[in-house]
Amino acid sequence: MTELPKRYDPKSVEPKWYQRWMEDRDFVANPNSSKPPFSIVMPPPNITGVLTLGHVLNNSIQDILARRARMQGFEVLWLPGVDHAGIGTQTAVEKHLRRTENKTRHDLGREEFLRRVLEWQDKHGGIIIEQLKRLGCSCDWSRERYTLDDAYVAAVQNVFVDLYRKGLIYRGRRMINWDPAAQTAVSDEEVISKPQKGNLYFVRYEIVEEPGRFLEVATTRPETIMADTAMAFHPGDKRYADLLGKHAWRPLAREKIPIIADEAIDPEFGTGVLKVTPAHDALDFEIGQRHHLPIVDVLHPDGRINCPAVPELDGLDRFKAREKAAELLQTMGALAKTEAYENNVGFSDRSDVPIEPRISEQWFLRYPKTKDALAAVRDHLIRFFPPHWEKVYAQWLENIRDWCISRQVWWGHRIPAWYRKSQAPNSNSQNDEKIYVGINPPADAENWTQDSDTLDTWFSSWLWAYETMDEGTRKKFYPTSALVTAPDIIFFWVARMIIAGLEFKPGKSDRMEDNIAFRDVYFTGLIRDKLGRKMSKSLGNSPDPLELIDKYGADGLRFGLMRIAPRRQDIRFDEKQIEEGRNFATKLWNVARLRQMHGTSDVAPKIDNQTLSIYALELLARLNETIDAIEAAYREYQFNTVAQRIYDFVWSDYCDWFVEAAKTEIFGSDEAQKKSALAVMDFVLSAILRLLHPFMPHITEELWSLLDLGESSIQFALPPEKIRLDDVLDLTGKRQLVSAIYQTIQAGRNLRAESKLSSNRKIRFILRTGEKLISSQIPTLRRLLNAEEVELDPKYQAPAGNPVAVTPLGEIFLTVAAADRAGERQRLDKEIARIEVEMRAAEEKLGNQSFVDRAPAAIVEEHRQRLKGFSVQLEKLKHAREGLN
RNA sequence: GGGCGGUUAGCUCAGUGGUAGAGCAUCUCGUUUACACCGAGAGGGUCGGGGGUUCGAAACCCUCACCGCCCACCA
Repeated sequence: MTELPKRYDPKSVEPKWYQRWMEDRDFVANPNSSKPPFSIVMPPPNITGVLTLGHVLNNSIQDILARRARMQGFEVLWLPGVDHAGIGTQTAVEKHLRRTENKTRHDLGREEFLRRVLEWQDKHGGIIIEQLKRLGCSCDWSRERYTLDDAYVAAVQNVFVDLYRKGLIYRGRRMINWDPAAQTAVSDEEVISKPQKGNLYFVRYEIVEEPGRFLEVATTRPETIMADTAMAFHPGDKRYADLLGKHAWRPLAREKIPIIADEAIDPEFGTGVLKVTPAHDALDFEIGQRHHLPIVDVLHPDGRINCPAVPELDGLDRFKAREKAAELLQTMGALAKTEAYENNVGFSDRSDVPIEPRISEQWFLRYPKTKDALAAVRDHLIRFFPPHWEKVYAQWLENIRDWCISRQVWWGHRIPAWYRKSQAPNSNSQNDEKIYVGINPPADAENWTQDSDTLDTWFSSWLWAYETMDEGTRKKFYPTSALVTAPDIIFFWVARMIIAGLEFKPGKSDRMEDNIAFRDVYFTGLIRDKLGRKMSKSLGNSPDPLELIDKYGADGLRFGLMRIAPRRQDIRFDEKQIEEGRNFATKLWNVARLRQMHGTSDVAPKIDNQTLSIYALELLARLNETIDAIEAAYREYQFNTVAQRIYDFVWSDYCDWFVEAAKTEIFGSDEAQKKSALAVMDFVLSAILRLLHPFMPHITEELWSLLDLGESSIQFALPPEKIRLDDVLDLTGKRQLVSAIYQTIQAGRNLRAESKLSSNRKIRFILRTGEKLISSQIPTLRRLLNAEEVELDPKYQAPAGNPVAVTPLGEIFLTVAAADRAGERQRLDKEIARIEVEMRAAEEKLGNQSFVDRAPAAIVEEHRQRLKGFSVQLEKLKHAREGLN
């Protein structure tokens, strides 16, 4: 046995153990094991990302599940990996290029640019993996995967080709969300609507057939007027009925446009007239389709106006052009008025610029298996924690629309489609003979051009649950046991992964439960700062987890975070909570030191129920309760409850009460008693370490090893089981006695403090009680009260002014010359008043016949007992009070 | 517009029908042979408002207010 250093030093202990675990290959999963499987796939962080608190929360939870399962005897696979993050990584490299070389990716060309991305990836990639190791994550690193691994790329392409052949992937010219900053299409899920302050412009369009008469329209986007190809009102709108079939003069790029009627127009909004701009608005596009309107596109891909017919606007940025267009309209007298207006505008999740609805030829996916995906969750083949996310999931699936999967980005999975060279890649034609889709290039490759686009990153991530595994691994570990992720990617990833599992899992069976990607999904909360703001780089309010690990240790960080791990949406982060985690580690360390100072621990301490002290029985009973509570909390993924229960048990039940009480025996001269107390300390400490190991892997392993509590690593020690106490004679009575003793101690300490006696002053207490069993407990009472003496005197006649408190054992007196009779009088009056209030409440309750008749008997009886107790206490206190007069 | 969460001590949050809790913060005392990253004690709450159900509501129902999130083609 090595002696424990005075202070726990996570900086040396944590890396030491992590290295050992890696060397021993403790995290490596064996698909041929006979143990039952437990598996988790890690949500892959971006390859060039750095660790955030969100990752810490997520991965700590996964590690807890993995480590607990290992202890329970499961063969555990926790499969880690990283994501190539198409748009994100490309944007970062482009930014870097612009800053350092003032070049765009087009200046370099595709090949050279991709080389630069690889360079960037080599430099910044994999940092996050090292950071996860510092957190203590027990992933099988030998299986680390990347969404651009050769095999993974092939799998993505296979799926694309397969879906194309099934007719579920198609190419089409449709309205999509265009990100003018990243210059790519994005999916509906990547558009975030935000309220935006702007203006509502009321523009007058002159009627061609009735010069001098105007049609007024309210618009937020006057810069798109040149793309208007009709004016529209609701068919039932009498105000404009006579204009149907006539024409209006478009004020910018002057042209005649038809006036039409369409159900989609809201007569209540603005003037009830809509300017129809099919090229730049989704609703207008639909109206245009219904009325066969031409489509006029007046925007460049980067968001500048493309309209030589109006030179004042041509080439201007869309927001500049908006102001300029309003000016132009003003000058020509076409602007009736301008109102300040706030509306919702779609922003790109990636670039944070307003999305431009745009017609574009893209690849789309019609989702397969949506009904099955819905059923899998509804019927709880897949369970969500907390369950209210089921509804969010269902709503998305019920309203699902085709997924735009092509991105005008170079970094990613290139679309395995080729176009015959005579065929312009972006033409309208959908003649299949001119498109070739396949894993390999067409035989006469020189006559074909490959599609220049790549696939949405999520189109590769949605295969993550099984394409990261080879066949043998899949056989053992798929479906995965649990998925831990943040709710903001429930659509991006979770839902799509469920669909992918149902549709393509290799070796799919007829039973849906074999194909689902995972059985349980635990959604974590979002970590916010103290003020409730989202953590963000721009706000600079996101603490660096590595700094927190340096300051508090990985275990401290993990435990602190898990204690506040939410069951609802948000967590407010406060470094104080991490500090508490660190303090808890220190507390644990110190109680272990205390134990170690009294000799070697026993690997299998013998607990003899018949000779245990009453304090030990109480502790063991509470350990049993704690184990039950923890089991129940794990079943519901309530990590905060697990952490809190362990915390309370260790700090309060074990350290503050049991260990302090047991010191009587530990420091005593009775060897048998001493041995018994130490055995209980060992037994419970061993249980504590095992309960805590999933949360605090390093310190528990260190103590396990230093105290020689087990033969091998704590990682594979069985979780503690409840100890049988049913053969203990009158356990309930003994526990009641302990409770009475503890209450008496608290009353005595209170007496001391209220009497303004300093904590360290040795004083005498007198206990007036009829309780026979108490005499043997006097040394313990003395220790816990820090008393010179605790005297037992069943017939004690208290002198006037003697401070007294009523306890379940009787009364406890402080034998000090009553320096302050007035203060004592005041104290007693307060106490008497309090009890009188409670007594009246109890009396009232019992006087209520309905209560007595209808409440459960046990509760009524409890009230009776309380009332009885109060009257006894009151009598004694009043007696004491009289002595002070 | 629809949906989902939330509102409990100064702060962060537990608590789903039976005497309102924890940690932090505050105040008092303390170098009591594990721990000042500690120990002991104390103060502090008409559980967002209003109605209802019930013998009994922080909890269940209705309603209102405010905060947050998600979804939605009112230009």
